[in-house]
Amino acid sequence: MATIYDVSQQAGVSLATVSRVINKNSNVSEKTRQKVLAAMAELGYRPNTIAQSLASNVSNSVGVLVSQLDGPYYGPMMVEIEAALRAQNKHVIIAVGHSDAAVEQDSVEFLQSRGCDALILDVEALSDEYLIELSKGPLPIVLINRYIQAIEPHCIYLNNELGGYLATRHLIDLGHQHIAYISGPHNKHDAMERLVGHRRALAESSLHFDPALCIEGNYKEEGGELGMLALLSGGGKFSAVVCANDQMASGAISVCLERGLRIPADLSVVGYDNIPFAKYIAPKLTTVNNPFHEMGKMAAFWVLRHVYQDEESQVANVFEPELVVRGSAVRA
Amino acid sequence: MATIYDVSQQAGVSLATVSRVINKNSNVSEKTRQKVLAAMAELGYRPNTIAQSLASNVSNSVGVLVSQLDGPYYGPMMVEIEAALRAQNKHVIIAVGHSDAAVEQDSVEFLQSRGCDALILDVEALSDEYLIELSKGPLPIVLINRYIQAIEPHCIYLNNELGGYLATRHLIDLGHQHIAYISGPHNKHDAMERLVGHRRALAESSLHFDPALCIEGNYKEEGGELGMLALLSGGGKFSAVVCANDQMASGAISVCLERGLRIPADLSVVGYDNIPFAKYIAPKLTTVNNPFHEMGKMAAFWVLRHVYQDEESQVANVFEPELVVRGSAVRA
DNA sequence: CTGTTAGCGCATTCAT
DNA sequence: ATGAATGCGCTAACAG
Repeated sequence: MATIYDVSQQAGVSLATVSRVINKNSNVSEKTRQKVLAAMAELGYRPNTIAQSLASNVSNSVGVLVSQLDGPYYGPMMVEIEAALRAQNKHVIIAVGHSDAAVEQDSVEFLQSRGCDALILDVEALSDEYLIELSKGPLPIVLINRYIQAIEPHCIYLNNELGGYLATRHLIDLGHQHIAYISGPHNKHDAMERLVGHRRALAESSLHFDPALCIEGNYKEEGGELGMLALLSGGGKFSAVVCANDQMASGAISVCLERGLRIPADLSVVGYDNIPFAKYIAPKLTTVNNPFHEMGKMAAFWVLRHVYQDEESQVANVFEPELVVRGSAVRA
Repeated sequence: MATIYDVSQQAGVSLATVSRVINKNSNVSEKTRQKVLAAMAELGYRPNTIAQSLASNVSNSVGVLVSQLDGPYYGPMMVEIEAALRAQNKHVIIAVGHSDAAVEQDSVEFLQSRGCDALILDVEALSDEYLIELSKGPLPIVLINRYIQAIEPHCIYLNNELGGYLATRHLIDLGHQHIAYISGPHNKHDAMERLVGHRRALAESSLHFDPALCIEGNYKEEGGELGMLALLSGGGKFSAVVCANDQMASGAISVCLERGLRIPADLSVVGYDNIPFAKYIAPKLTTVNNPFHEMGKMAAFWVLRHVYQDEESQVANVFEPELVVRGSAVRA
């Protein structure tokens, strides 16, 4: 591979001049610029980005740490992140945290050691304190899907509480009085926020919150199955259930169907997230839209703006969920 | 960030010695090794991988180019790739090709310029010739989900033909005589291979292949919907349909349900891929298992073995699909 | 506008 | 077993 030195020899100029034409910025006479360009073309020169990084202390790569890569959420998010960053010639280095504090922290350090210029984090296990501390360090970070008041400008998040409210509110508007709830894991922030919204909707209509009708799930299909099973065998009376995400809703619906319960005739179901598959579940799922791709794009924009000084990139921090009415919930 | 120099000062040894303990190989007395280790811990030292790369001419990063990041396939694949590589301290740089030849080629060069030690490619639009040529270059590549005879050892792929055969064969075994087929895009290799398998099963049982019952889809839900609509309005008679992937099967089922067709009572459906959601579709989908995660892991192993000389990593190139019988196909 | 020089943090000879 | 010296390819002052 030809180096900058080879090019300088070929063009009969100095090392620095070649570097200048590579990095556009500085002033080089058009004539020597052409000489250098010609030499580069002739030698098939390609800058060694590793060397560039070491010398300039800018790696042009941003680390993205997500809790998982499979599942319906992170794909769309990553697509937007990759596209936005790639458009500005930035590399995306990924790491998976598996919602485990130790792994998440190791991932942060792993990414750090790679000399990332910034970190986009979608982490669940890392504590607020750790993240606040990290944000004070030299490496810029932006959090997706998490709200920490102390570092609010670094957060790109969804108003989960409102989403939870909207889901339950929709059911109440349809005349349901006894509404069950299958929540996400209690140790996940978004899960708790959604639940708070559910309770607010209930309270607002003077409906009693019955702990027996609130089951903790795991955000996966199995969690929805188990939750529905528990609800069904619990003996509590309910005409509708809101699931804290669509995957659990799908699991819940599948056990209902197996047991001969008709959806929505016998039981109304509302999901959360509006994953692509939601409209291919039978019945099509009424749910709350979660704009993950938008949030991914915003995280990338945040980095572009704050780290790479791209003034073009406008950043929005909070996203509002919206109800998506389809066929899984009907009038009581 | 502490450097190797800081550590050497702290430990009272030389730069070179610290480098030696980092790279395990060389002989260092256990005593000084401990001193160095202690100093590293105390300073929270992390090697600067950029500098390591420049000095050693090994970037410890692997480029992964996939056609898409959303959808049900690439997530599980990436998870395995990331896990296997990460376990050996290799970084994963991702790029998305969007099944577009120009984008795919640009991505390859993008990854190349970042100094990746190897490339894992899941590409559909790039020509065989280009890939064969690329494989002759200095940068090792491994292909996932594609078979090119000339560079077979570089390919990690599924026996798609067999999968197509198994799906149709299952239906034939159930007594179906008129079997429709919704294929993937004709320009995708795996789509055509699956179709070949379908026709082989038909031929083997002396069943006629009716072009009117074979619709080209796009591998997405909409493709399944459109395909089924075409089939239904085509007037052709069929008691079963195999869809070239589960997403299309889900779309196809959804239009059937809307039109009052019962699955599987009125129509048997078989999918392909066994995506996680397949068992939450109602009825649970009978399908052909596609071990994407295994293939991802193998691609990573290939790189570990051939690029990083990790003899531990055993590589398998071909994977065999298996029929997964659930509830969407029954006796004719 | 262009050339000289000194590192960036580390691996790797070559000595000792 | 350990240290000193050199260079990976490039950027970034600093001169001129």
